[in-house]
Order: sequence, then C-alpha cells, then structure tokens
Amino acid sequence: MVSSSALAAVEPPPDGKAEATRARILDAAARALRARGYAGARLADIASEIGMKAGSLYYHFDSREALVEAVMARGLDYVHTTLERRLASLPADTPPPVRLEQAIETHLVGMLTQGDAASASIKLIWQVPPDVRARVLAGHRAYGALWKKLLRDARRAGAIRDDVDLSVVRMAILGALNWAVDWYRPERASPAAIARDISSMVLRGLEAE
Amino acid sequence: MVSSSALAAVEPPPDGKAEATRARILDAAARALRARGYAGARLADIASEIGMKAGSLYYHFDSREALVEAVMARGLDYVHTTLERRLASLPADTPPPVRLEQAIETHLVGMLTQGDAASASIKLIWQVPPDVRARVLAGHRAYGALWKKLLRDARRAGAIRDDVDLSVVRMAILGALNWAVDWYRPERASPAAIARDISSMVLRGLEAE
DNA sequence: CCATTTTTCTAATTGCTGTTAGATTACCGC
DNA sequence: GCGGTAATCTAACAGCAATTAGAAAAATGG
Repeated sequence: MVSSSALAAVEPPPDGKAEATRARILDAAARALRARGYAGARLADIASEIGMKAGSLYYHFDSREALVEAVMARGLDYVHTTLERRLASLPADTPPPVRLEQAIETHLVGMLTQGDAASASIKLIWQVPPDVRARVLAGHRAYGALWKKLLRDARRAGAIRDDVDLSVVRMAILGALNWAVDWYRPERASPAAIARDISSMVLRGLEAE
Repeated sequence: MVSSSALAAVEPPPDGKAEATRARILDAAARALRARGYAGARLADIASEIGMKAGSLYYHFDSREALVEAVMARGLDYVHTTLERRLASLPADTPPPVRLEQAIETHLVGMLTQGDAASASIKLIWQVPPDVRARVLAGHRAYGALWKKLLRDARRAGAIRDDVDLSVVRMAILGALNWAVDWYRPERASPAAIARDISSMVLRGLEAE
C-alpha cells in the first residue's frame, strides 16, 4: 500500500538530512530577495552565504525560479497558517474586535520574525515571472479572504462604522503592518508595543460614535 | 554677469527640446522600475517603450545607475515639494489635525498620480547600490522630518493621545498610504475617497478620550 | 541650401550569471 | 573497512545586458 497523496510523495520520507540544508537555502534566498529584489538575488550570493557553490543548489531545486517560488510560498504560508491557528485557539465567543486585534498582532509578529520570506512574498509579487506570480497570488487571495471575514464580522458586530470602505481599511491595515519590516529596529520598540499602538489606533478609529 | 547657482548650471538653459525626451525616459524608467525592480529594469525595455534604442539613452544619462537615481530623486522630490506647497497654502491658523489630514490626502494623491517614480524611490531603496541609496535616503529623511513635525504639532495641540509612539504612528500612516499604489484601481474608489477613509480612521484613532 | 550641432542608431565588446554534465567527496548501513 | 548512495564541487557553456565608439540622420541657424 502506498501511503499518501501525490503531494506528500514529492517530499520523500521527511528525511531531516537534506531537508535541513534545503531550509537553510530557503532562508538565505529569502534574505537575498529582500535585500536585492527578484532579479538582483544571485544564486552565487545565496549559495556562498551558507558555504556552498551556486551549482550545488540544483541538487535541491530545479531552477532559480523554483527556488524563488518556494521562498514566497513558504513565507506566505507561514503567516497564513499562524494566523489561522491563532484565531482557532481563541474562545468561540471572542468578540470580533478582539479577534481583529489578535490578527493585527499575529500578522505583525509573523512579519517581523519570518519577515524575509513573508515580505518577499508580498513585495516582490510584481517583479516575479507571470506563472510564479499567478500561483503565489492565489495564496494571497486566500489570506486576504481571512481578513475580509474578520472585518465583515467586526462590522456586523457594530465595531466598524458604516461610512468606511472595508477594502480600503483592510489594505490600509496590511500596508501599515507590512511596511514595518522595513523600519523595525528591535532596540526601538518591541513588536508587541508596535502592534498595540497600531491596533488601538485602528480599532478606535473605526468605532462608531 | 553669470546669472545663477552651480546647481542651475547642471541643467543648461532649460532647453525644452532634449529636456522633453529626458522626461519621457524618466517616465519609462519609472514604470520599468516599479514593474521589475532595480535589477530587473533593463535599458532595452526602457528605451523601446519610447521608441528608442538602449544605446541612445547614454546621450541623456551617464549610466544606468545615474538614470535610476534621477528617477528616484525626482519621485521623492515631487511628493515632498507638493506637500510643502500644500501646507504653505493653508491659513496660518489651520489647526494641526487638519494639517495632518491635508498631508495624508496630498501624499496619497501624489503617490497615485506620480506613483511610479515616487514608489520606486521608496520601495527600491534597499535594492539600489549603496552610494545611490545614501543620497536618496538623505531626501527621505528630509521628507520624514516634515511628517515628524506635523505629528508633534498635532500632539502638542492635544489631538494625539500620549500613549502612542509617534514614530510608529508616522510609519504606520506612510505604510498604509504607500502601499495603496499596489492595490489602487481607479474604478473602485477615488483617491479622495480613500484618503478620507484613512485619515478619518487615523485621526479618530489617535484622539484622546 | 549649406555647415554645424544635436540626437539617435549600429555593431561590436565585455562581463556576468543561470544552467549542466561529469568528477569528487561525504555519509551510512552492513 | 566497503559498497553504494547522497551531496557537493569543478569547469565549462550559453545567453543576455550594460557600455562604448563611430556612423548616420535630424534639427538648427544663417
């Protein structure tokens, strides 16, 4: 009996051996992508950062493009599943505004910790070749749907006044959070403190009179 | 009598002839930079978009790097001077929160109209070679100082409560506005409407009780 | 129209970077 | 230790893109 799905077959028995270097490659690639952009992230740089040669990367990835896509998918997936778990862990009767507050903090913390891959997924989406973009965008939409629901629920609960466009609100929040990766400095303010300021500003700002 | 400053000497008599194509090149370059990133914006693409050959660009710019820097400087300068003029045009007794509101709208509209160059200046700052980055960052700081003052004044006027970090607020606002370039679609909401939603959210969100 | 200057093109040159095939080394069970 | 597999390296190839020098073409002024 073959055990599992076609997808699972792609990653053989979760070795742990080669899988570890695969992860290191993804990390290095994420850093390079964030620093230099899509076209600027060179395989030689990525490899040398972890003591390898460019050619060796091809043992782990089919092409540069595949590597980049893996980074982006991973970064987005991390943020997405983290938020889903967080929301699922809240008591069922948690009021929508609190859920929203939690989402803001979770997204921000995810960004600031897994920031390289996550922000690559977001900021480089337009620089990437069309086929990669299409697949990554599908993930973006799924994640965006999560936020849409959060905001709709909050409005239904009366926590968001009726004269603001929820799409605008959603994009404004995510824009503010996503950009934090670029200016965040641990010594100035903690992620929790930043999240507190932003979510208090947003939540009060959206309240009805 | 020589008329003007050393700076003015760099741009000869404002011809209008070659200066026009120079502007077209800058526009095309801005579009390419926004779409493909720093390393991805190829001279051949930029040139062909305005019916030229790559080599011809060197008549107007010393190097690819110089062209990119010109785009970034121009985009930032546009937003900066536009905001300065707007603020200067307000009555002297305009209350600080209103000034802030005007700033939000001005920045957003500037971004959405001159978005290619302006957002290149902001989003590609980390992808660009160090010497270019240093010069462009100087401009960023000057523009940031404008916003710092706006927020400080608003707080002094009692429009911003004391328990939020003004740096965080500033970055959150600019992040929300800057990201709009990526999701704005004219058919969905006007720049003015977007600005209204964001500034009302921010201003109410920052009010003291 | 002619001479001069401005602007653009053509056709190399150069260097860099993704990719690959085959050799080499590290690892692992026996 | 030994055989075999896994992982990495070496040394090329191929294509692309910035840059340049000099030839053409356009514009300009007289």
